[in-house]
Amino acid sequence: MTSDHTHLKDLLNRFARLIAADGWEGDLNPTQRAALVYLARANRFSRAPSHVADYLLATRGTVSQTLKALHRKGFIREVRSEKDRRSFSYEPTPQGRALIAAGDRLGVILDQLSRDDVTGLSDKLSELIIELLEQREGRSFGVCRTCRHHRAGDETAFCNLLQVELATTERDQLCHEHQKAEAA
Amino acid sequence: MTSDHTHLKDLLNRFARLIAADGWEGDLNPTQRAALVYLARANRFSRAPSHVADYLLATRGTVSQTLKALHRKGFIREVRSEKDRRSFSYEPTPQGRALIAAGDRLGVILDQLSRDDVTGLSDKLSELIIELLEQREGRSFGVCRTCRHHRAGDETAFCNLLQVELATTERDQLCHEHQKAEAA
DNA sequence: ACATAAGGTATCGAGTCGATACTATTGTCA
DNA sequence: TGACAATAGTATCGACTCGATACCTTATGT
Repeated sequence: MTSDHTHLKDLLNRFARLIAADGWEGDLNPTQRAALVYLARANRFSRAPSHVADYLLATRGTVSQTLKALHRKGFIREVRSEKDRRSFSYEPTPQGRALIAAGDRLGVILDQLSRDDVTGLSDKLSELIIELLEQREGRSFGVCRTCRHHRAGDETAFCNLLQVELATTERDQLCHEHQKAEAA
Repeated sequence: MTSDHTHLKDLLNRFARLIAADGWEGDLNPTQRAALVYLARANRFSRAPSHVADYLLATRGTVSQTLKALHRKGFIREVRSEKDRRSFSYEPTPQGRALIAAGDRLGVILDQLSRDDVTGLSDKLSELIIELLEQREGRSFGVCRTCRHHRAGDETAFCNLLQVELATTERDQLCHEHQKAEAA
């Protein structure tokens, strides 16, 4: 017996299918749901179609279609960018947020896990994701709190890269410029 | 701070996307790949279209199409059942097995994990999957080795449910009749 | 000022998805 | 045995994803 990778691989693949199957809840498909969930978690610098594409590891073309579908269904709304007139940004409508909150099977189950299980699982999953992303040169999309460009005070938060002040709630949103801070 | 579910949920969803994106390697799409991988892991009682459907949590209709595509591309071959003439079974061809072995990004990465990480991750993922499956009344599809119908000797293996002798290699294949054994 | 890069969209063909309606075989039970 | 339900699989539909390609528009760099 060399190692139990086979079993873990079985689990990993089945789990991915399970998540995908759950994505059909409501009036959405898994991709639309993933995009909507992402938009609800991303900060104001990271809600353009190309950012969604980077996050979902899909092409801009596909994402463009997906966002149009979500828009047509009334789950997101479009905000044109002032600075760059090629670009714009999407954000979930109240209906969109309600839809996410509704069919959250995963959240219910995660509640049953112990705190240690949650952190353990998070840490190992993190490693896996980082490795996988490196292979395809994908972006990490972490929260500001763990980013090397983040400068945090007691009441203030500042992004050194974009040179902007951040609201404290923004520290826990996903950013497309995220780069993991060096170990402290 | 109530709990870090948000972070774990972010990771879980991103991970699912990563796996899906990896599924486009070669001449396959993620569903075809998942079906092919399953067929390579399933025992001789579990390779019919309806079993694949149960495993992938898809309808028989969809799976029917998927298997036809795999067959057309030469990655699986069809074996009619003797007993039940409505039914038949698919198994990967050498080309099919080669394709699976080729683009195995996940396997490479899993090699870098420590033994403890592998077992820890497996255990927690197992729990999650079991919970998710219970919610939708899905089948567990484990290996005979961990099944309550399994009776193992030194050189022999026997399935109490199907009343058949099993080759020892079959003890580590996935079965659609799998039911987790009670804690020893 | 002009080339080139970058952000988005339109369209194509292959394929998935659930839903529905269908055929063929097998199982049940009166 | 014969009626009839249950089961295994297929065909087809419309909405959608997917990568690929071609395209338009707006920034950016020299």
